[in-house]
Amino acid sequence: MEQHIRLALLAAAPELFGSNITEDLIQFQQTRKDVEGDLTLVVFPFVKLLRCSPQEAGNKLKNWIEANVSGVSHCVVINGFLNIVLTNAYWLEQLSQMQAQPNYGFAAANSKPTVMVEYASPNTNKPLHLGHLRNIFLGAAVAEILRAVGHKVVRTQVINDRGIHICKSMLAWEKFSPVNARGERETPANTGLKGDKLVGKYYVEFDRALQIEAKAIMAEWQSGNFSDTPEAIQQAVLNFEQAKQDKDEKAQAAIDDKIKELAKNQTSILQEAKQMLVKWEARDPQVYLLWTTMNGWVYAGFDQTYAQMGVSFDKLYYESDTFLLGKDQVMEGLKAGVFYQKPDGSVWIDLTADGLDEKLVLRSDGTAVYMTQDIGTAIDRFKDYPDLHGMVYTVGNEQDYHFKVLFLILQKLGYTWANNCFHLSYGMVDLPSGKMKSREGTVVDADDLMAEVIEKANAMTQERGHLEGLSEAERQALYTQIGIGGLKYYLLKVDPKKRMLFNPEESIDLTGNTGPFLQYAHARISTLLEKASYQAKAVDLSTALRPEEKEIVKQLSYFEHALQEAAKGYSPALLANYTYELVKLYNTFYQSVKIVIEPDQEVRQLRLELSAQVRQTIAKSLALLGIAAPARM
RNA sequence: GGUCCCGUAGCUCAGUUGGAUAGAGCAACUGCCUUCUAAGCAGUAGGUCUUUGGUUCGAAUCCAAACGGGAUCACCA
Repeated sequence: MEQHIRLALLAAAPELFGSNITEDLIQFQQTRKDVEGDLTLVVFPFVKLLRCSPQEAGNKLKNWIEANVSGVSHCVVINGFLNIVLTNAYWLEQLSQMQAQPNYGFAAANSKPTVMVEYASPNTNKPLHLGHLRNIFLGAAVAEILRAVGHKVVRTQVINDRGIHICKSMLAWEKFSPVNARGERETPANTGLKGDKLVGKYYVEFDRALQIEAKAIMAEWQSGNFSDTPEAIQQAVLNFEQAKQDKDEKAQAAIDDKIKELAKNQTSILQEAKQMLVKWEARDPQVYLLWTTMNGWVYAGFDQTYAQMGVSFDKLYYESDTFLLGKDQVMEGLKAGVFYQKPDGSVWIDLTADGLDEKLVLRSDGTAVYMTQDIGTAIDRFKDYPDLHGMVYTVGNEQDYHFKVLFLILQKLGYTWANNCFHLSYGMVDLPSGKMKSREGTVVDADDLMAEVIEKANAMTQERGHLEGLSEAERQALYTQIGIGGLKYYLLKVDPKKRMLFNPEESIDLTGNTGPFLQYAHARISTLLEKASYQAKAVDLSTALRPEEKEIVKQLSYFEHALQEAAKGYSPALLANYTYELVKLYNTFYQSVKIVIEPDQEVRQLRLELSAQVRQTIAKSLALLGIAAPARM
């Protein structure tokens, strides 16, 4: 409709304003709730052109639009705003279009280019936590939203399965895992522990052993005993100690950290871990077997967690396969003059002209850094998917700078698709007690949290739900849908780029702006339609339409716009907020009028059609957000 | 210190091409189940949109500075 009026105004500009006008003068917005109107045209831009008061200009536009635009009932001019009231027939026509197209609001599948969406990307030495939940729910929802607007989507994750941190848990397991009567060390099978939890336990175990050993070394240094310490380190420690005098507390703390670092490096256990990494890189059979075994445990654990979360992937990338990639690209870029080499052999890129710093892309010993690998992986993905058009990286905002640099490098290497790469940057999830710190044990474990919200949903549903006739299995499934749905909504309703606070009590709330609120509306409409023995019927365009009914049609008709905005902004929150508004509107309607028990058959049918459309729209939105829409609860 | 992000009600958050009297939820208080699911609805109360200046018909929104919070600036990933 906006477009319709816009074009009409553009065409009629000479007649109306005495000259042609530019499109940006025509500004539409949603009409305020408390005034009459369905669509508002801002009059101010035309005031200068017409050289008259806003009121006169408004009246001129009002008269012209009322006389010349079909679908317009009448207009009201208030304070420089032209509020356009559309005809009931127009709105009923909208409703009938929704009825006719079950996919109303969605674009044709694969009508847009292929996009790869990366999310999750965990380490294999630790279980998933709350931060991963935001990452994964966000990435998965964005993937669905992009698909809904027509993109072909490849969902992927990079599994960080190599490096010194992985060797730490392997080593700790070898050293500290108790041996049972049958001579076996701990496994998920003989302990009943989830694989990722078991491996995570030994990662923590490693750190504990490291701390103890480092403390002992520092104590020796403190007492002046450097017998086992290389000369250079001894000197460094003494220098640092010297520098500590007459400095502020912050500097002292920094120096203490440095000494601690040196001590850790001196520990035998870290040395062993490093040796293990060297062996791994040399494909030592024993180390490799241990690595594949323990990673296998972790993957089994992750699969369980992903299943509970209701997310999946189309393609997996393993860092152990990709970490060598990128070196060739760097060498080629070096030849092309994009990079330069320092005398020690390290390769750099100078981005100072772009307002950034110099950045290392290859170590002096020729090994790859994170950036090298990301360059290689990106290029590789475009080889894997020849029709790939762009990528979305769902990664926390602490890596904003990294991705800025990565995309710039890819651009400079001549890859035009670098312009279609987007870092979906999201803010940290804070706890009421402050930041999550794995060191301090304040991390909220993903499995524990999901179990907790399901338990809560269980208790609340027993208390107030409508479960008659459901089997025990169906009930359990429902608790999961409600608990996980609530958690997803809680994490998705906030603008992704904003840092957010995770309040454990609010996250399992069922009232207000929550997942269960939307699910409840869906369930209530479902049973309502069932009770009414609802049969879809095309609406008659001459049916009477009351204001409260029109409001619902209007909000339903915004679905496509909300979806488009969510896709454009990579923000499921926009879709979540739209749906919340729709449900609130419908709930008000539901409480104020009769539907099933409405005696007038024509009115009853219209209200049932509206209810059916609202239900369908809720279901679509929830599906895009990855949230289940139960038929009863 | 450089760069980037953020600052809206007691709390958590909406408010997107600048637009009308800045909106929700939670918490508090008042009503509404003998009519379709009250996980709901109606209402009361709660604001110096961090501050100052600028741009203009008009600023929570754009610009600048200050203040406050966070991230980042590794031959870590």
